[in-house]
Amino acid sequence: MRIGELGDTAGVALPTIKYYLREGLLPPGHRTSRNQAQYDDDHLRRLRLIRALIEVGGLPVAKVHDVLAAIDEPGLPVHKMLGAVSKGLCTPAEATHDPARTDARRQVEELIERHGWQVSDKTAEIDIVASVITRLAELGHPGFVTVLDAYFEACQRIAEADVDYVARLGKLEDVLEGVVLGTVFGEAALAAIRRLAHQSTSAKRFGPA
Amino acid sequence: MRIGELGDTAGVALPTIKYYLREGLLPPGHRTSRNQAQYDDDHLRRLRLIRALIEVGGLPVAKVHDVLAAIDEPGLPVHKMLGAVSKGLCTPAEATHDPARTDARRQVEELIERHGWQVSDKTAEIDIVASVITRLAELGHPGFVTVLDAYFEACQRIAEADVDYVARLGKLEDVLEGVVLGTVFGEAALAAIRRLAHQSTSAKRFGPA
DNA sequence: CCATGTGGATAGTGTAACTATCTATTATAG
DNA sequence: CTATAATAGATAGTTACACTATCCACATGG
Repeated sequence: MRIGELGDTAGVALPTIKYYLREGLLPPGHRTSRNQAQYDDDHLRRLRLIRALIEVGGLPVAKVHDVLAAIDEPGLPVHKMLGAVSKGLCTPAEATHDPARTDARRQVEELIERHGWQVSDKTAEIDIVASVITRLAELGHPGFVTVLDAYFEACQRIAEADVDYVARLGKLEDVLEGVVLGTVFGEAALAAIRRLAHQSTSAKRFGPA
Repeated sequence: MRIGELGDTAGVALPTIKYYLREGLLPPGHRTSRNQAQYDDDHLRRLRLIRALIEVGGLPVAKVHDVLAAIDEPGLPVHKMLGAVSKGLCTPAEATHDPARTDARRQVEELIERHGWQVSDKTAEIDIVASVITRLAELGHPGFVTVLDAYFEACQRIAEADVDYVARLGKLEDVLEGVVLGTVFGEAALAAIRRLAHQSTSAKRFGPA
């Protein structure tokens, strides 16, 4: 198909597609002449993925680029790819050396150990959780850490379901895409479901007034 | 304290504070003369809250405004406030009437019912989950819904821990702030912990190579 | 008293994500 | 075979957002 049809099918404005091509999010079409190119179903699929990451996942274009690059890296083992995707999705917590943060980091590491998780100790996510703890302490909520135990427990189940799902996909390239989609869409879904659970739990606890 | 000290203490540039005052995120100080005002610990606390919502929660200023307005609403019962905060935090899914979406909505409602949750059926979060399902189906992942069961299960525990935490705070205004912080910071922490769990689970499952 | 700090108004900056326009082609419907 | 529409690529413009800077008249405090 030609670029116009691609845009119509995916519901994306033509100049936007050109923009994605310029930014390298979308691979160029197969040229048939100086000003003509053909786009196939892979382009359509990729374009839908891009839009989904931006609209549902709220990712900036630059991060979409990183994530797609990780998917496209040939011969990357799945767990490396997972790391690359995570890194692409992560907004690293601001680096700081204040003692409160160091302490918070240790608390997170202890939670990881207590749950028997195998996690590289230079994972950026540890710092994210640590910065959440620190910020909450600054705001007068030092007790929030106790809640995190439940989060770890819950995430254990969630991660197993997630990994089960992508493992079942079988074909490597589907698995790679599955990891990205599972990470990003799963996060969006999880946040929404958690809020539904809040609504329900507080409704039940504080009476049907 | 004066505005300069407020900025220094909170680590926020003075023009930024003026900007937040203009936008109504921060209430004005207590005027002592035409061009002087005093700021107290409440202002400092509020300013830290604003920065936290923006930096950790990634909220746009406009949403911070909505959320703060919900906190400040006097005499609002907690569950109403929770709804207002959720609405403030929510990026509503694009409205659409395609049949796939209607079907996805029904799937979500079935999940809600199966878990016995009490949720208003016009909650925006239902549409968010539905749009995630639809998007994933479009991208060739119609099976992802099966994973959501685990998400619901997990969120049940999480929400109980969350509600326990804020209920323990006791004082109303602390509870209100706790709801905001728990929602926003909890979401950030949860996403990070989930990714840690992914790392661990896939490391264990796919061998210590 | 006078350098420094302030409130309020207005204007400017930088980035991100498009969106529009232009030119030289090429495809294609009539 | 021609007139219309579509296309690739380059460049420039737009919009929204979150600050950031400058100005002024006035106030504070060493």
